Amino acid sequence: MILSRTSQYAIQTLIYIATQPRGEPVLARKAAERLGVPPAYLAKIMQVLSRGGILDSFRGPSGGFVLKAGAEKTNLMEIVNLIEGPGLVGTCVLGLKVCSDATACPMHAKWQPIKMNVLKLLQEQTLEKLAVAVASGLYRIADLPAQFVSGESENVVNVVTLNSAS
Amino acid sequence: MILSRTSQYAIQTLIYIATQPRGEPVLARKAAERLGVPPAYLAKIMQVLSRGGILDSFRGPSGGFVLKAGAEKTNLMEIVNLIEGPGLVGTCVLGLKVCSDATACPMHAKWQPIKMNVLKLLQEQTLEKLAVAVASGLYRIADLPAQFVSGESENVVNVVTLNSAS
DNA sequence: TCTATTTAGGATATTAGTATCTTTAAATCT
DNA sequence: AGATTTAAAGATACTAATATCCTAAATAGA
Repeated sequence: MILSRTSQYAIQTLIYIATQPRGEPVLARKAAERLGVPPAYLAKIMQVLSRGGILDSFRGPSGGFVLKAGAEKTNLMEIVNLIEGPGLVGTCVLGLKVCSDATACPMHAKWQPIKMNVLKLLQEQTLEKLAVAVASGLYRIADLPAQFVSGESENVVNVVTLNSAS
Repeated sequence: MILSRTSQYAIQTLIYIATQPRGEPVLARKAAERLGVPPAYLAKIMQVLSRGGILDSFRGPSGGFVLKAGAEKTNLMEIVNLIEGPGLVGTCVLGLKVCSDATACPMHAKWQPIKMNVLKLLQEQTLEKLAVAVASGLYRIADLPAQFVSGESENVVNVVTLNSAS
């Protein structure tokens, strides 16, 4: 609920792509299958990520999506801003149109530090870091682990690529 | 965005009612006017708060809504749970259906403490505390301060009631 | 050049959240 | 009893988020 479903899909997908070998475009269809999210919807989201400069896309056979050069350094805040616009950190907890240090809602003072922590966390988590965590096998980005997604048994995560990227 | 608009309206309204003298029922219409929120919608929300045991309601002339006995101790988490159901603290940031210490998304470990802080804050903020803060004049629960809402000049906040409640 | 594959883009459908309206029931006052 | 005031309840409308579908454009390979 803090992140929209669309943001969640976007983040999951980008982490997934970041765990895949560079130079081998990822198909929207494959990503959707791996993550268990609606394929047509994910395709739309990936379009946005391309237009937003995080992904590169290629059409036709052997096409698909790859991380744009340098995009491993993208942090989660940037992704959320691209998908949802600002607002996560910009708006008042209680919904006031104006709520600043000068004139505030009664939650303002205590909410501020929490908001800052959220911001900091989202900013320090990059695709690179998260992809390494997932590739280690200790964490997952989908409810089903890779082995149980049909047709994924061959596709083993390329940890080498990840390590060389950090 | 962390709280739904409905939750925000509910909280604003409850704080407003908590700043009003006990025993003088607050009209849905008046609360909506004071807070600048849609009257018909707010009426529905107040119905939920009544059914949820936070407000008492009375029909007919001199009717309206009052805080149920003891409801000044209600905290924001209880209100949000009533309006939105759990989920705020119950769900994974990245949207995984299962994400626990045992099997987690890559954000889990770092998100956990922030979630706890949010939970703690919402739990320690009671209507009573927030009403006192608002009654002090240092904080507001609506974009327009009370003096500028038409027909509100007579209705002065009853700070005595608040103090005796704490 | 033809066909197959894949993303791009636009149109449409579905669902949940937000909001309004109308009717009914309860209470008060005359 | 009748009129007025207020919340309760149900129906309906609007909007944004989520999701699907279809056609077009690009690319690769035969």
